[in-house]
Amino acid sequence: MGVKKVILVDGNNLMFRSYYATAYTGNVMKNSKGLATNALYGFVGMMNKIINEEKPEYIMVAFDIGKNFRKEKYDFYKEGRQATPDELKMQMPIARDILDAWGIKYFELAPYEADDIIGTFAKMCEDDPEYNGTIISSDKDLLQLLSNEVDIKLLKQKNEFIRYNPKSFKEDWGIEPIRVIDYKAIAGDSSDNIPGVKGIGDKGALKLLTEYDSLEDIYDHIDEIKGKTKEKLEESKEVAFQSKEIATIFKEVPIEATLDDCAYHGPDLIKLNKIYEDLEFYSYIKKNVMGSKPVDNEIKYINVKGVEDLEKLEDKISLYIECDEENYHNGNIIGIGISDSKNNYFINNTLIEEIIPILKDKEIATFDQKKNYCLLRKEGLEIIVKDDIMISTYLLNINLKDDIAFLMNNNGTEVTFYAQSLKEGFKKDTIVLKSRFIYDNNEKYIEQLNKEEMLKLYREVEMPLIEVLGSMEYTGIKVDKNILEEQESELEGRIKELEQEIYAEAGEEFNIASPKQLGVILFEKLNLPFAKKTKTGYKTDVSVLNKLYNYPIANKILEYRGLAKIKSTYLEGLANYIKEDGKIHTIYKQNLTRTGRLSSVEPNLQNIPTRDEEGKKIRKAFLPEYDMFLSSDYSQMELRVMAHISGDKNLQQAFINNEDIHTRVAADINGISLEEVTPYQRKTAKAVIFGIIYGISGFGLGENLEISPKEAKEFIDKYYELYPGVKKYMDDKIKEAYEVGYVKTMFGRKRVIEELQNKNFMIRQSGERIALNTPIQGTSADIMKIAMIGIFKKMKEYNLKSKMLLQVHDELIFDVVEKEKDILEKIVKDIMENCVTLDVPFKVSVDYGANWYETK
DNA sequence: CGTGTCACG
DNA sequence: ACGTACGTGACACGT
Repeated sequence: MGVKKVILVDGNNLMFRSYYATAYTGNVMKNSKGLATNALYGFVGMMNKIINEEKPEYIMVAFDIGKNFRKEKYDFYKEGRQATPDELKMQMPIARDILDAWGIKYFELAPYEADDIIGTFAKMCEDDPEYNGTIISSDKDLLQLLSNEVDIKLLKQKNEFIRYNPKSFKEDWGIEPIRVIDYKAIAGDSSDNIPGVKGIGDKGALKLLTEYDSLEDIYDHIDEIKGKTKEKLEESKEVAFQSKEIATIFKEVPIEATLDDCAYHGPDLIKLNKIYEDLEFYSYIKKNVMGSKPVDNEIKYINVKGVEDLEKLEDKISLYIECDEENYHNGNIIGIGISDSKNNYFINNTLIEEIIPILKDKEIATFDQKKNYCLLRKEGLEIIVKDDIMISTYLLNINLKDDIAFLMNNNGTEVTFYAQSLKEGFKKDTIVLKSRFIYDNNEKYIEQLNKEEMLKLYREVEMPLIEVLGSMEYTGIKVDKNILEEQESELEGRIKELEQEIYAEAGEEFNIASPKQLGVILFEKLNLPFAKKTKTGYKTDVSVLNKLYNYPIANKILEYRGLAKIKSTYLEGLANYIKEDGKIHTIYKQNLTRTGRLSSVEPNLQNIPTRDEEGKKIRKAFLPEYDMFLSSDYSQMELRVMAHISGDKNLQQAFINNEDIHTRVAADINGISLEEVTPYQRKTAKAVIFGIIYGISGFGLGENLEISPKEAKEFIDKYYELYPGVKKYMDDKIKEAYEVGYVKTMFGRKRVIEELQNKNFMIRQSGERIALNTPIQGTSADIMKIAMIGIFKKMKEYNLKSKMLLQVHDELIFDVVEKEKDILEKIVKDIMENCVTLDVPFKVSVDYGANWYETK
């Protein structure tokens, strides 16, 4: 045959799609000149994909432009649709430039839409036996163009798509492709404001079209149709035919081009990369120029051979240490970049011992001092730094990464990303460039902190915390591999047993860990009730399985899941992180969360099981190096913080009276005495309280408590009535957040909430919850950090050998030397309870154990 | 590499 | 009609 394939791309559709795919979050990607680039980024990605997957010899792209003949004729068409945002409009001409550089033909012609241009080319394919076409779009309207010569790749969410030809379309939809027009005429289309027949939707339209041929056919046989459907059809007859006219793609656009003109010969790479550079699409540049990578800016530096080369080094310097592993606990120093106002220096790892001591009295700015601390301590060295721009930029809401390359590239200094250096080798230039950047920008960040009133938080909390966390990480926690293995072999028997029992119930073997396979077994093969769909299949999570408690298979799956989780994530997972010293060294990310909490990775030691007995046993493998563990935790920390911040006197009084807060609230809500509160009432009250902290809705609480949303709402209202200060706080906080665009913690930590500016109601609502929760969660995090710094300092003063090991948000774990037990407990409890004074007291409970399981 | 699930505060 | 509580990280699956 030798048929030539033409790719017909709906350019408008791709641009809109990429724009809205990210714009709804309110955080549109921009280059350093402030130009929005998100639509283009997605568009280029998609075009790359098309070129790679379809390997087209012929390709064209269609756009909308100027007046629109449908709109001219029918006012209602696309009425009420939001005007194209300027941010998107500005990207449109650049898409054309990119296609030019790519050597891809594009077409646009008023008053036609991209659909009509595609339709015209599709018709050319039908008329010319030499060509076949493939349409690429997510617009279902285009399905009407399917023919023996033209198929379509209908884009779905993310990277998914469905390829339809007339046959597969008919199998799926039950109608001929051309009937998409009649379908639209009846069902309408809310996004284009095509009215259709009022009262008949998707399902109804398809049903009618399986019985009748077309819209015309339906009205010809209108007397055969019964009841409401007939009435609705009769009422909307005129609109239905207008809708049909609008939905029909026009295939005779007077385009003066042939299919042959769409031949694709590949891009002008120099031109294309120039555009990508302007847009700062570095990842695409790499993909297009074979074998080359972003060139780091040229930089001059002195390659230090000995101390004498550093004679002229000024007192104020910046310093960057490069490590040869992503996880610095496993890595070693490659080299150090140092800059002062005039010069840059590179110091090889062989010279570190000689050079580090002479930096003692320098005023140093760096990036990721915690990493430096750990890397240097391994060599028996240390540096004292004044500033860490990883931390300052975190507080300023401009950086959540621990690779400085993100910050640099976002600020117009092109530099290789760490992950890439890891693959391709580290270059001295790159390392020095980083120290240069730190020197050149540190002061600016400090000024900004000052302006935003976060300098105190930075100087007195975040900076001092670095050493505390570094020390905790470096010390590590001992974990007994044998205990983990023993527990694993105990579990294995039961897991195998459950596996077999589940297979027996299911009547076949399948992968229980695959939600997809499991969903099919439960809801198709066994036909169990309560099936709920996700995007890709059935939901099979706890809440669904719990509803199926009458079916043994569901209970077995629940047990299996629990055990499998313990085995893979914890027993096996943790064992992989035990180093030669018999310890696990986690990394606390200090610049990740938007609330000010820490996060723990590789491994995460902040989510070791504790709620279920079976999982909690894992904690038996965590052992002290000295004599015992001490755990100390704040009781109801966030709630106390809320009581303080909101100023609600009733809530505060309950804490001042040292009452069990959940029981108190349960008693008040139900109008009974403390003694009369049942466990269930207390549990409900607890859920309501948590819900309030999170900014809950009646629906959410209802789901959580498995009661009706209405009942849940009554609980919430009752709570607000009892604690009017809380209600007022929430209303005021939301109002304020809308006004200024951010919220702050008691200690000045600021979180900008872009969500509040979003046009999407759901996202704005989420922004409101963030505004309520962040000051509470964040203030608690601040207080914990302050306590940790205080305790660490006191322990140093007292020269204690005992060590602070872990932080789990409101809890600290210490490795305790027997004879230091009393003094340490006193220090810990005192500082945690008193480092910050609020209108309510803090209560800290402490406990001891020979392993982590035994504490608490 | 995204999705679903589940571990923690 | 929609979708539904804040903040995290890791694992297995499947494309």
